[in-house]
Amino acid sequence: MTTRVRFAPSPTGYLHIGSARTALFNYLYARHVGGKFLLRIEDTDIARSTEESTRSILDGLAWLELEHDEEIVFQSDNADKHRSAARKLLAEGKAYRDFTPKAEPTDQNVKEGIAERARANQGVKNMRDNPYRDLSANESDARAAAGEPFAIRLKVAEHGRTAFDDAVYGIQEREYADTEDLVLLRSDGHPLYNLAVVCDDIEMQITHVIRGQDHLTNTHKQILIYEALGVTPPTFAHLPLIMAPNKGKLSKRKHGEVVSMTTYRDAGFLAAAFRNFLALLGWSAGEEQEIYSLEELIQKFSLEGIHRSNAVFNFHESDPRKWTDDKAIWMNAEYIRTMPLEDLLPFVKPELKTAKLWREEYDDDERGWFERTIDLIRQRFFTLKDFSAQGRAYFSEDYDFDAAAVEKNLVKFPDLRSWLPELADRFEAEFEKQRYTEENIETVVKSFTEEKGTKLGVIMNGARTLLTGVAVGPSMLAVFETIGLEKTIMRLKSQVAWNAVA
RNA sequence: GACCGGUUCGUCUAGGGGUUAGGACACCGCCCUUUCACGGCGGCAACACGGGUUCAAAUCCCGUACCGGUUACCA
Repeated sequence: MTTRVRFAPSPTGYLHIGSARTALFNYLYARHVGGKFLLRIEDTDIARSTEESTRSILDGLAWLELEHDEEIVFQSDNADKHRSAARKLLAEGKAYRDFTPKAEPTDQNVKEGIAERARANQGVKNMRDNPYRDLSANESDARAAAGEPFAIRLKVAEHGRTAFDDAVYGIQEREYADTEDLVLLRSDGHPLYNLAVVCDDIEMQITHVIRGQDHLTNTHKQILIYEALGVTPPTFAHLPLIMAPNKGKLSKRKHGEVVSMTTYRDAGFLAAAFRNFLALLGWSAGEEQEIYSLEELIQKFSLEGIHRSNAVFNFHESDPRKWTDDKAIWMNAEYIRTMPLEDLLPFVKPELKTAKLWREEYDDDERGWFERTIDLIRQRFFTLKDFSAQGRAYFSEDYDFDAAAVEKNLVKFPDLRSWLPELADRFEAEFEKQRYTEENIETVVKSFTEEKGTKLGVIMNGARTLLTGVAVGPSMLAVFETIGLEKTIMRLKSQVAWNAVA
C-alpha cells in the first residue's frame, strides 16, 4: 500500500513555526518512502477560519517548497459525509442523541473553565452518566421528530481500553473510563473535529498521521471512532512541541511575528536554511552533521529519529540581533556564504529589486562585476536583507553612514578630512598610468600612508567608512577595486559624512 | 484535580549498561588582519533529585520534583 500522509492545518492564522515543522516532517516522510504528501484545510470552525489565513498558510508552504500531491481537500466540503457517518453510528446504536441543552459559554477563559469543571467533578464524574445514553430508540426518534435539538455522542463502552502504538511515543493505552462519550455532531448539525478528522483521513486513505503531540490524547478518541466505523486506524506518529524560551506555549498572541513563517521569508531567510533548521528541531539523524540539503533530509529522515521531548525555540525578545533563534540565523548565514553563487543570485536579485537597487546591466554587461561583488560581500551577511542594507553602497550612491563607524574611523582622526581627498587625487594621478588592481592599489595606499606617517589601518578604515558607510566588510583592497576608480575618487572627496558630524 | 507524556551544557542535540559524556549555536580568549559579524585554534558549560537492580547506571526499574499536553456541542 502506498504511504499517504497529510498536513492538516486549520486556517485561523498564518503558518506557525510548529505547523511548518509538522508539514516538513510529513513531507520528508512521504518523500522518503516514496509516498504522497497531501494537504487538507480544516476549515470547519466557521467563526475563526478565514480565506486570508488559508492563503497565508499556502504561501508559507510554497516558500518552504513543500509541494503537496493531489488536490487540496477543504474539510468543510465534506460536512455532509461527516454527518452521514454520525447518522450511521446512530442507526447502528454506536452513538446516541443527547438532548441536554447546549451549555451557554462562560465568559471566562475556555481552558480555565474546562480545567475548573474537571477539578470540581473530581472523583464523582462518571463518563457514562448521560441520561440519554440509554434512551430507547423509539423515544429518541420521537423526540428528534418533534424537533427537539440534540447532539450526537459516541457511545463509549463501559469497560476496556484503547491502545495504539505511536511511532514516536510507543505504546499508548487509556481506559475507556477516562474518555467521555464525545460529541460527534453538534446540535446545529455541525460535525466536530474528531469525527471530521477520522472521516477525512479514511476518505483520503491516510496511512500515517504525523502531527503535534497536543493530539496524543485525542488519538484515543479517534481510535474509538475508527473502531465504531469498522476501519483499521492508520499509524500515528506524534511530534514533540516547539516551546517558547520559558518553556511555555509559543503563541501568536504572546510572541508575535517570530512564530510566523512569513516573517522569515520577509526577513531575508532562505527557505533551504530555515527548512534545515526546522528539521533539526525535534529530529536528528544521530550523527554530527548539521547542514543538510533537502535531498539529504529526505534520504535520512525517519520516524525513529524523532524525539519525545519538547524543543525550545530560543529567541531573545529584548535583543534585536537575536530576535529569533541563534541557530536559525547562523544557519541562514552559513547558507548565504557557502551555497553555490549561482544558486544565491536568484535570491539576491529580487531583494535588490525591492530595494530599487537593481540594474538590468547586472544581468548583462555587468554580470561579471555583479557576481564578484556578491561573492565578496556575502561572507559577512546573515540574511538576504543585508545585500540591500549593509551592501547598499555597492549598488547606489545613496547610502547612509553608520554613526558608530564614522565616530570610530573618521572623527577620531581629523587629519583624514584632508588626507582622504588627497588620496583621491593620488588615485586619480596614479591610475591614469597603471591599472586599478588590488596589487597596485596596495602599493599606492601604502606609500601614501608612509608619507603621512600614519598607520595603514587609519587610512584603510577611514576609506572604508567613506566608501561603504559601515565599519565592517571584506578586505579594503577588494572594496576599492569593486567600487571602481571613479566612484572611489568621488566618495573619498565627498564631505557628506564629515558634514553630518560637524 | 484526573489521565497521558517528557527531563543530557544557556539553546538544539549525540550517546540506550563500562565514553576524559561527543558535536552545533551562543558566549569568552588567542591567532589571522587595514576593520569585521569571515576563517583557524582553544576555553567555559550538562546527565533534575532520591532509592533500587548490577562488578559497573546518563543508559534498566520505582518514587519524588519540575515542565508540557489533554480533559469543549474549539481545532
